[in-house]
Amino acid sequence: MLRMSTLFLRTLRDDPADAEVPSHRLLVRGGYIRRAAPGGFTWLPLGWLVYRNVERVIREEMDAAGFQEVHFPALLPREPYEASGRWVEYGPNLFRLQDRRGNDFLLAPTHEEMFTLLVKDLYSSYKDLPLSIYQIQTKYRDEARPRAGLLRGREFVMKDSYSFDVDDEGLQRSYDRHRDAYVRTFDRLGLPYVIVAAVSGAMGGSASEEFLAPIDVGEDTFVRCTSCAYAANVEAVEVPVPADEPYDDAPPAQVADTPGTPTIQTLVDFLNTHDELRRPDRDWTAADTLKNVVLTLRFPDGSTEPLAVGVPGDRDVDMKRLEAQVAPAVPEAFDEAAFAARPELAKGYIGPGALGTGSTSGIRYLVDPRIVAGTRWVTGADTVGHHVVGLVAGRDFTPDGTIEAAEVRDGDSCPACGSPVELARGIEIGHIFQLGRKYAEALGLTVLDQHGKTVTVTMGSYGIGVSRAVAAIAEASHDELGLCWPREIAPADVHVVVAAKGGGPQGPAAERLAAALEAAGVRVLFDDREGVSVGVKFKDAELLGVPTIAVVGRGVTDDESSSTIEIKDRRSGDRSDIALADAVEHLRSLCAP
RNA sequence: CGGGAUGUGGCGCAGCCUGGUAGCGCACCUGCUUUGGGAGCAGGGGGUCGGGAGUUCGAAUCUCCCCAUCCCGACCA
Repeated sequence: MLRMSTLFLRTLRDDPADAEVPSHRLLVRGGYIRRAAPGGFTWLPLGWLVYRNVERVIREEMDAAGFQEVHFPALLPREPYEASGRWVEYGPNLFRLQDRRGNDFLLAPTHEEMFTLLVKDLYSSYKDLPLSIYQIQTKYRDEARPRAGLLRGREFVMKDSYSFDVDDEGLQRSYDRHRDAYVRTFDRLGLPYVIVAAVSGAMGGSASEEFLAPIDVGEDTFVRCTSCAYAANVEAVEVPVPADEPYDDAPPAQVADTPGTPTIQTLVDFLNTHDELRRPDRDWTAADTLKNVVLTLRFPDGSTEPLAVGVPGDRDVDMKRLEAQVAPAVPEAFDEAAFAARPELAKGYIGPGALGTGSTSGIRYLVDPRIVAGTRWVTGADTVGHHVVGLVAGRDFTPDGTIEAAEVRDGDSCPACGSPVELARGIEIGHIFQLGRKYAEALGLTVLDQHGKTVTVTMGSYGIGVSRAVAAIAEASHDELGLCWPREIAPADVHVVVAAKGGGPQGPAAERLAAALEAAGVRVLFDDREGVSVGVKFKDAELLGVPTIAVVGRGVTDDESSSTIEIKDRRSGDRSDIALADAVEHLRSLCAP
């Protein structure tokens, strides 16, 4: 039994100044966590109870699916990550350190390499597969900007699983089993989620889906179709490619004097206010223009390469989408010095003429997939103050390829069915993907198949953010008064509050009730504090968020048989009085329906 | 990485502009009163003001550097 009189807990009346998002605010105010380091938190008794409940649910579901738990060190030597290429690829987000002899170590951000090597160490036959193993482990990432409390820390706990199969069909089966296990896990955790198509990011790999809790403070943007089941992280959205357009009758492109039009808006205004440039049928819009963005790609080894991206002028380049496309390289702005070094690029007037591997600049030029052959554009003429009108893709210029980097907007067409999509934000709580043979190849994980032939194992990788899930649940389950934990992960089932002055019958009655509940298997948080006003107790109960609150107060008299207590459902706020004599059975049934 | 804001007892803040040796609310301790919605009165303990250097007779306050936290941004051709 948790007694408030002795519990290591201090609730705060005021919000901590550095906490923005509700989960961070309420977890600190409620005495669940304390900040201990930038991006690192201490779990206090109540928080640790919640954390362990989340961990328990995850572990139970992993075990039920037949996956086996192992545990690696978090401190690892450089060599395996060197072999996989990630010592370099992971870049500055990797915590690196040295031992006293100067050997390089790292604090693991994920454990693909170690799992791969462990299986290589022990297994060598197809008969040993399939295999899925997992761990629940503290991970370290030197985030540039830790934020939002538990949602993005530099030290966090992740459950990561890996599957090992001889062939693609096996991998698909392992992937599906994990997907099912994740559905059950998040259902039990009481977390709302959307499963979206995703890109696999720095880990490499192919088929990939994310579990996103649809909450506005989340860092991921995803789209979902308003009529079909399509849902995808914006990074993974593929725009529907229109059919080529005929252009035999298209007039030749013409260079026009467009002084003072370095931006799309100034260009469109100029075109619509000069008679010789006006369209006969309608006004020009930003969508008629082709915007060319030049940037620098910085590769993990430090080398750089310029890249030009062409998008319809009414859309911005979405850096998140671009980053996902060019990973592990990182896009950077093309700064003044870079422009100065390339006089062939007229800032504000860059057109396809100066771009492409075959052009004077030699800069690789990738365009939005909507820019198909036959589409006509107004775009830069590569001279300050000049644009080209009627430039036809496929006739006047041919890009080096396409890239998914244009922003996605509410109302864009669904790639699956064509209906409008809507944008929403979410917290990534799980990510499953088919790694394939990247790590097995790099680290030499092979087995002999039934013909005695050596085959490279194919892998899947599956993660759940355990500490983040605690915050995500807090985000999904709170109100203006405080937290409202789902019962499965709450620190207790019933919060018994004594609401009476000392010396009355309420104290002893509450003591007996709490003990009886405990004996019946109900987890009790007992507010037995004396000298604390009921107002404080009620506020604390609401802040702490135990699902059921039992108030032992004025309904209790010296005649226990006619005494009543008040039961309040934290989430709905519904209250009801029940006979004290029936309380244990009533509350027990609430907890184990 | 860039920009902005902030950094003063456990928490939230004032003081800084106009230098003179630190204050308020909450929390904490003692006593009395109070007890169905963050109680009242009285008395108390706790900080040298993120760190360093400098200016000055004197620095929380002015100057410089560093660190940290939070927010915003990272390209618009």
